[in-house]
Amino acid sequence: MKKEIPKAYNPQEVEDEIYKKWEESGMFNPDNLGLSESAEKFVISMPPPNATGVLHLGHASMLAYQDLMVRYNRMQGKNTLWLPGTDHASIATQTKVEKIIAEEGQTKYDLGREKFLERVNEYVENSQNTIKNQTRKMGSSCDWERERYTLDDGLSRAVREVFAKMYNDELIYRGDRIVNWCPRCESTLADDEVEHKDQKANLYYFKYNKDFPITIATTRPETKLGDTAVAVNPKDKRYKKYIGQVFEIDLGNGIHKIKIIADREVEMEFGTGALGVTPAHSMTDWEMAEKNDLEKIKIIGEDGKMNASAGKDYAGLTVLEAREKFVKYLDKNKLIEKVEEVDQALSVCYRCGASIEPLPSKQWFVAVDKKITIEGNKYFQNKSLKEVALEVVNKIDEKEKDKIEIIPDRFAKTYHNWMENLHDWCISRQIWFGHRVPVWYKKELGANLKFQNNIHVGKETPEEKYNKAVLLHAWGSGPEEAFFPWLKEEFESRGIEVIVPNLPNPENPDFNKWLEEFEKIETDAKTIVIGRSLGATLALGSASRGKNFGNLVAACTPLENEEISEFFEQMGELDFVKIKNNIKQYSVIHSSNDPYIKLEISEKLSRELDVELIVVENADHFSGESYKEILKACDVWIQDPDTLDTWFSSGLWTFSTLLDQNHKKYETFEDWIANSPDLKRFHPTSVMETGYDILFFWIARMILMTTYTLGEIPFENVYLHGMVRDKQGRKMSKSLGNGIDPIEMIEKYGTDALRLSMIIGSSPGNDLKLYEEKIEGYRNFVNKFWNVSRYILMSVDKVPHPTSPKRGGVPMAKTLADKWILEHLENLKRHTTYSLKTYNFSFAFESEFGIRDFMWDKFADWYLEISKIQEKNDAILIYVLENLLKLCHPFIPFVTEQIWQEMGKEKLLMVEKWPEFEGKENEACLTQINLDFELLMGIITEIRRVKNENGISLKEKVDIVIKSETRKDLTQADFDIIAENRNIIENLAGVKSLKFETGAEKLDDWIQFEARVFGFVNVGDLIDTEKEAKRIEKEIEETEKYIKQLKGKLDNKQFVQNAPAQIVEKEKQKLSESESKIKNLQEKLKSLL
RNA sequence: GGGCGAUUAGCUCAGUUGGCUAGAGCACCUCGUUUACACCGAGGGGGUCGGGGGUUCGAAUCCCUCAUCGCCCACCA
Repeated sequence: MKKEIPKAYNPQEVEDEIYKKWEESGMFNPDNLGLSESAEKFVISMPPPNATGVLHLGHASMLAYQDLMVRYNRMQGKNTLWLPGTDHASIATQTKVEKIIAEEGQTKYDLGREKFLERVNEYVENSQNTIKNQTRKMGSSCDWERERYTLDDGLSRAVREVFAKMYNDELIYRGDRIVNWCPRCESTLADDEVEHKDQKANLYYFKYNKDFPITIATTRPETKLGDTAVAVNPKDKRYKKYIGQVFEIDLGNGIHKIKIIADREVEMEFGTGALGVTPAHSMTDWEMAEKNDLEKIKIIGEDGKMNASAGKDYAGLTVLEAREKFVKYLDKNKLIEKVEEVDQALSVCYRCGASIEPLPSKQWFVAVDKKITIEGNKYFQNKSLKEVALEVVNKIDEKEKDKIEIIPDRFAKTYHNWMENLHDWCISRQIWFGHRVPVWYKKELGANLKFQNNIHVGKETPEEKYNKAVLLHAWGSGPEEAFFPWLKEEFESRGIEVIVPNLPNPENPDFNKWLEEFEKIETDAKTIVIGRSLGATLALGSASRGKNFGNLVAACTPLENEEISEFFEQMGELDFVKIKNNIKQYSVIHSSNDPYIKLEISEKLSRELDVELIVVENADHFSGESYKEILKACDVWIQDPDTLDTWFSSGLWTFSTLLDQNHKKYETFEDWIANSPDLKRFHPTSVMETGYDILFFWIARMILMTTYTLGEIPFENVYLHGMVRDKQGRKMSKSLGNGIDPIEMIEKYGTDALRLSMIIGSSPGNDLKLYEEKIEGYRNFVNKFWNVSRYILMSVDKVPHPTSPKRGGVPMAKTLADKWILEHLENLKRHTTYSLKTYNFSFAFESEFGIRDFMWDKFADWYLEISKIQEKNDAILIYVLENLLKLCHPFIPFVTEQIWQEMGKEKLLMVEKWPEFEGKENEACLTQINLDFELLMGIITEIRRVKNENGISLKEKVDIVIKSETRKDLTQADFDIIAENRNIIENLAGVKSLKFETGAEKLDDWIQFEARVFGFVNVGDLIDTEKEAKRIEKEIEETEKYIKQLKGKLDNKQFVQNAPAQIVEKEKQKLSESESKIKNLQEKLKSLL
C-alpha cells in the first residue's frame, strides 16, 4: 500500500472527526448493531454527572473505565447499551446558583421561587451542554439518543409513581422527628449527608443555678436553655440518690423542670458523668426524651438563630453569640467550675460545610424496617426494605449468581455494615430545585392552622407605595404594582376589612413590639392582612416561633389583573367568606410554565399542617385543565412545598431511564413498567461503575428502590473505582491549585493518552495518582503505536484482505521469529480477554504478557527489526497489526480507529469482532518456540552488552565464538537454531563471523535458557580483559552463594520430603544450571587471564 | 471508639492458591543522527519488600504486634 502518513500522531487533528464518524454511524445505539434478539446484553447506566459546572478528572476516569468495558463488550458482539444522562443534584445545583446570584447582590428570596428556578434551569442547560461536549471529547461511546435527565417529564412521573406506591404501601410516612438541619441551605439533610469534622472545643463545667446539686458538662452551653433533664449513669453512686427527682430552674427564659434520669449510655468518666439533656437539639437527647417522656423545647430556629423560647435576651442571636452571652451570664453568677479543651466531632453539611443543627421538624421519611408483602415481587414477602437490600448483595466470599457482586468485595462488608445500621431515610428537602413532593393537602375548611415563622422582610419594601406591606413569605415573584393595590380593593369590595400593618424597621427591628400588633389582629376574625411576596434579606425567624398570627392571606406572584379577578370569582363560588373565616393562610402561585393555578401554602407553614392529605400520583391529571377543576374537585388543594432528596430520583436511575418516555400512553404505573420495551431488553443493567464515595448515597438507594419497585436488582455487578489524586496523594482541589483539567490534557496529549494514564495503575477500590509526566508517557506509547503502524503501512505492498495465506485465519509462519510473534499474539489475546473479563484493566496493559510489552518490546523492538532482515512476511505484519488494533481499541479508541481507517477499512474498528483464540484464557501458552527465540535474544543481548561495556560500537562488526564446554550446555538443536538464524544475530548484534565450538559429548539434555546463554559468548581480543575479568569474578561469587543456598535447601531432608515434587525438581534443575554456568564462567575467566 | 486500606528501586506501581537469585514504566548513567518513531534505539546501575516476633522445608505473600500515612463509619455530651 505504501502510504504517506504523518511522522507523529496528532490527536488534535483527528479526534473530533473520528468521534463524529462514530456518532453518525449510529452504532452507539444498540438498535443499529444488527444483532439478533437472543444476543447477550451488556448495559451500563452512566452515573449521571451533576448538572453543575464542568467535567473534572473524576468524571474523565469514570468515562474511561466505562467506555473501556462498553467497547470491549460491543466488540464481543453483545447487545451493548451505555445510557448517558445528567442529574439535577438539587442541593448542589441550588447552592451553586445561589452563589452566582449572590455575586449580583441577590438572594433566592429576592427572585422568588419561580424566577429562581428559571435561573437554575438556565444554568443547568448551560452546564449540561458543556458536560455533554466534554463527554464526547473523552471518546465515550454512549447512546445519545437515549440520553436522560432526572427532571425529564418521564423520569419525574416515575418519581411520583414510586412515591405514591411507597406511600400506599406505608413505606413512606410523615413524621415529626428530630432531623439534621443545615441553616445555610435551609434544609434537612439525610444522615449520610452529614460529615464530621474534628475540632477543639471548650467543655464547660457548670450548674444551672447555685442550688442545683449536679454539675453538668457541655460544649454547647447555649442549648442548655432548652434542657428538660439531666441524665446520669444508673450505676453512678454519686448521683444515684437524685434519680427521679425534679428540679425547677430559670435561666432567664422561664421556669424549666429538670428531671434527673438514668441512662446506660451516659459515660461516667466523661465530664462530670452528668449530661444536660436538650431533647430538641441533640439526636441522643431526643431518644432519651422519647424514652422518658420529657418535654422538648425548641430554642433554635431553622435560620440557626435562637428563637423566642430561648428568652428575650437570646432571641434573634446566632448560636455562637448566644453561647458567648450565656457563658457570660454563668460567669457573672459564678456558676462555672472549669473550662476544659476537648476534641469534638463537629457535624457539618457535606455540601456547604455549615454547622448542622439538629431540630425537630415534620418531614417525610422512608421506613426501612417496615416489613411488607408485595404481590409478584419475589423479594418482598414479609420483608423490609433493609432486609431485602441486605439479602440481594453478595457478602465477601459469597458468590451467588443472582445476587449483586461488589468489586472489590471488601466493600461488600462496608455495604452490609452500613445497611444494617440504616435508620429511616428523611426524603423531604426544603430546597426549591427538584421534584416537588407529590402530595396535595386537601384542606378541610375549619382546621386550625398555626402559622410558624419565616416572615421575610426585604429592605426594598416599598413602604411609600403600599403603606408598609407585610411580607409573608418568599416565593412567588413579580411586579407587586401589578396586583397589590388591586387585591386590597378586591377584598374591600367584598366587605372585608384589610389591614396592612406596619413593618418593623429593617435596620433595627423591634420584633417583639411588632409581634404584639399581630397578636391584636388575631383577636379580630374579620380582618385580613395582606402580604406580598418580596425578597427576604432579613428573616424574622425564630422570634416569631409558635405565634399565631391570625388570619393572614398572602397572595404572591405575577398575576395579571384579569387573572386575579377570575381567581376571586372562583373563590366566590367556594364561599369566600367561609374561606376567609377559616383558612388562616394560603397563597396563590401562578406558574408561567403551567396553564393552571396551584394553591399552595407557605414553605415552613406546611410542616405544621395537620390535615387530611391526598397523594396525587400523577400531577398531569390536573394539567391542561384550569384551576377551576381543581377548585371544583375539592375545597382547596395545597401541594407540599418541599422537594425530594435528590437521591430519591437517582435511586430509580437504572430503570426510570429505560421506561418508555412517551409515558402518557400508560395509565397505570404497572402498565407502564410492563410495556416499556427498553426496560424489558436492558434491565437489570450489567455493571454499575462508580466511585466508592457514593456507595451509600447512591448504590444503596438504587438497590432499595429498584428491588422494591420492580422486584429486580438494578445491576449485576458493582465496580467501584477510586478517587483521582495528585502525585502526593492529595485530593485535587481548587484551593490547593493542584487540579488537572482533563480538557487541557486532551488538548496537549490527546484523549487516548489521558485515558491510558487513568486506566493504568488503577485497581478497583483504590485511589489513583495522576500527574502530567504520566500522561506524557502514555502519549509516547500512543505515538509509538502510530509509528509501528506507519512502518507497516509504508513497507507492506498491499493490505491483504482478508489475511492470506491462512491456516484457521492465522497466516503461515515461515521463520522462528514469525512463529514466536504469532505465539505471543495468541497469548496476548488470551491475556487481554481474561483481564478485561475480570476487571483487571491495568493488568491487561501493563503486566509481563500485557499489551505494552507485546507492542513495544516484542513486536516493535524485536519482530519489526527482524522483519527488516529476514524475508518480509506482509501477511504476518498485517495480521498482528490488525489484531493488536482490535485488542487496544477499548483502551485507546481514537488512534486505533484512525490507523484502521488509514488501512482503508470500510467498517469501523469500533464494531469489529473481538479476536478469538483457542485454549484457556487464563493460562499463558508458551512452547519450545519461545525458548528457542529467547536463546537468540539472549545471545544478541550478551554480545551487545559486552560490546557496549568495552566501548565497541554496536555497528562495528566483530568475530564471535559461541562455546559450549560441558555436556549440559547447548544441545545440537540449539546450535541448529543459532545456525538457522545466524543472519539475525549478525545483523542485530553487529557480528562479522559467528563460530561454534563445542566440547560436549552428548547434546540432548534439555536445560534452561539462562544457563545456556550466559557466558558462552566470547568476543575474543576486543575486550578490556581486566574489566571483564572483574565482572566475571563478581558473577562467580554471586553464583557460588546461590549454589550454596540451593544445596542447603536440597540437603534439608524436610524440604525434600515436604515440598511438592515439582518444586524439588525445579530446585535441582536450578542447581545443575548454576553449576554449569559457573563452569562456563570459570572457563571464560581462564581464557581471559 | 469501631472498621478498612496502604507501606516493595529516587518517583508511580506490578507481584493472582506461600515456591524463578523480587519485576515494569518514569527518572538516572554510558553509547548511538541505521529512511517507522529522539514522543527513539542499545546497554547498564539501583531494593534487608516499614520495624519486631511467629507459623512453615520455604514468607514480599499467612498469623500476631508495633510504627507511620490515608479513608470510611460512630450520639462521649
